[in-house]
Amino acid sequence: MFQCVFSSSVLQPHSTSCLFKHLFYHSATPASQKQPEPIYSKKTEIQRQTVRAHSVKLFIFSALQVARQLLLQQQQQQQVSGLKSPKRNDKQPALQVPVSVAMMTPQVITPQQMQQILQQQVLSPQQLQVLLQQQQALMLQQQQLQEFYKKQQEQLQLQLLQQQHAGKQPKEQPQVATQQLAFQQQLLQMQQLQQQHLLSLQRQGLLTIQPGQPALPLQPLAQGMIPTELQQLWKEVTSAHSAEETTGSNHSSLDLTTTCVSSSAPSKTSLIMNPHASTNGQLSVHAPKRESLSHEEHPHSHPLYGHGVCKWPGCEAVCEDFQSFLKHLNSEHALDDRSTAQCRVQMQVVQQLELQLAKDKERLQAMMTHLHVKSTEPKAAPQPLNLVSSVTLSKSASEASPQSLPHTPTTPTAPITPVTQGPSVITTTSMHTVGPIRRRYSDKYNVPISSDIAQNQEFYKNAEVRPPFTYASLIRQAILESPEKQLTLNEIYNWFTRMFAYFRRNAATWKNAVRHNLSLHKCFVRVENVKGAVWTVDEVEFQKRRPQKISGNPSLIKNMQSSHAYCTPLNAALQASMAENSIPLYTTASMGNPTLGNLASAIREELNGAMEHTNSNESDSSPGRSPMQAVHPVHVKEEPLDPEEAEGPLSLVTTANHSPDFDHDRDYEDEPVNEDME
DNA sequence: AGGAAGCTAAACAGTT
DNA sequence: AAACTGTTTAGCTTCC
Repeated sequence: MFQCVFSSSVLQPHSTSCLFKHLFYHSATPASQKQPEPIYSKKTEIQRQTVRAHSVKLFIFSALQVARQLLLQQQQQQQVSGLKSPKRNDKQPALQVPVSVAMMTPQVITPQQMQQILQQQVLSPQQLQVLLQQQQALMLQQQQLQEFYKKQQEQLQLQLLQQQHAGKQPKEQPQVATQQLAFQQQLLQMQQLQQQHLLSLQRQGLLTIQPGQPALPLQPLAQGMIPTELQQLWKEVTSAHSAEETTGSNHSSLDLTTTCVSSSAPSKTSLIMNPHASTNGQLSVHAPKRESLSHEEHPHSHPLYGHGVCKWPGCEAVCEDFQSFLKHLNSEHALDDRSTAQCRVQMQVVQQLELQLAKDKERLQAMMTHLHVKSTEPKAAPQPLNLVSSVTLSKSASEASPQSLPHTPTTPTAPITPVTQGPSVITTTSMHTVGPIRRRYSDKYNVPISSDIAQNQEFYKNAEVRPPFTYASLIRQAILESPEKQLTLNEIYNWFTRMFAYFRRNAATWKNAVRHNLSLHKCFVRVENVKGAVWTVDEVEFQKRRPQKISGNPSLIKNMQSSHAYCTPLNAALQASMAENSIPLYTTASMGNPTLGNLASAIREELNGAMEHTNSNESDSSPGRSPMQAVHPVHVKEEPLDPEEAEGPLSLVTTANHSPDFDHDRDYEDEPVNEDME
């Protein structure tokens, strides 16, 4: 594809990257300058890029102008201060200049940056040559500037010394200092110019569509960018629109279809059409498909149209109705340079998110692999957390949890735990196993259900995650939370639906279960009232229920105790990781969805429970098992442990990576949420 | 292996 | 009559 046509070089690099390294070597070599002929050729249509290349040149040129001016000024200053012009040819000036200068090392385009440019930009050989030459000139001038600055500093130090020794020349120092300050500012200015120049180059790369070129090379550019930068790019692209619009809208080179197809993944093609990936920061893999389907089924719903506003990234044009939106879409977002560029940016946004996801997946996998070193479950391939979207909702999926993770008998099932198996596993192996979830937290163990619920309130409210507590425990909690410690059945219902998104579905099922539990358990006492009847809790009866013992091993217990120490850092690390990668989906602040906190809390309570039971039972066990086999501590409560609340079984199970789409085996009647909020 | 616990489903009756 | 409330039974799974 690419071929270096350097006279002294025979190279057929397999990639632009390879080519660039080769190229850069030549450009940095004086001998390369004697080669005015095209040094880079590509079998694509080049002329169409002329306009963009021209703007690149403009940027470089302006940078050059500034550099020349700076040099001129410095020379003038030099003459004033009676200094010689720096002519010394230092090979590594940066190493010898003062730190302050070294930190401002001029940002000559690095090979990596140039590589990006080459990947994004199809420059004509002449343009490329000019660019390289200009780049070299820039480097040279910056070198001279640095050296001059160094000289000035030396001069200053000399003068200072002279002053100290002789106390003379009291007026010269301020002058030199002022000059230095100005020079530093100039350096900074130049640096900014170069950054601008680089940004421009990047943007040019974004705006350039290269037909026939695989989309893969886009990744290196996107890799280093954070979503905010990509968002910024959106704005820039949008603002650059007016300038580019004059170039016309029928460029055959901008073949979006080709580009998308060349990305080789149909899903990607659909993904780039999903504006939400960038607008809300969520990576929703299924969304585009669904949206496109819904679009077909419901002609008035469009992924790019919502709330009367065009949701085309960076547009936000108000469209009163769907028809006007369609008009707007066809007129403003037709297949032209801008739209194509925006599509590409969107594609990069998605790619970036995917990259981040993959990155964190890998990290998580490594962590879990590390923590499950001794796991006996071979197929427990750790999967990333996807709590909101993949948490189980059906009993069948919930049932899959015990099979998916090797959990000890000491670990009651908790549906809210890291997913250890992908949906495919669930669908194939667990989908058809019907049965209820066993082993939930129960307040008979004094599990701090209240603290868990309180701590993860937002999570439970927003994520359709089944709370890891028994119905009895939840009912008791609901009643105890009430001011009068009594609730009507309907109020209990309301509490369930209010507190847990999970109970906003399948009302017939869980309401029946609630009634069943109220009637079945002696701990729930029905009290006749004037208006009807209310339910109260008989704590004595509640505590009577058979306690379940933990049969952990000493090492397990020991590790569990010590695990409190690493719960916090681990959780912090995870959160930091997610924040670092700017994945709002996982950050509490952005979503109000303390997913991690929830996870962590459940886990921590498992730890608490395990510790408590261990301390009281002195259970026997065999050594050699890490708590992490069953426990995934992520979070530690900030408040000190309450012995009464610290009791409780572990729940370490994972559950539930299950999407609602798998709920086809049951016909739930989804009742609307009873919004009888208090 | 058997019992306890828990969940779901369902039938049924009484009340609103 | 329908919906709601409350009780009871049955079947199932998991854990001890």
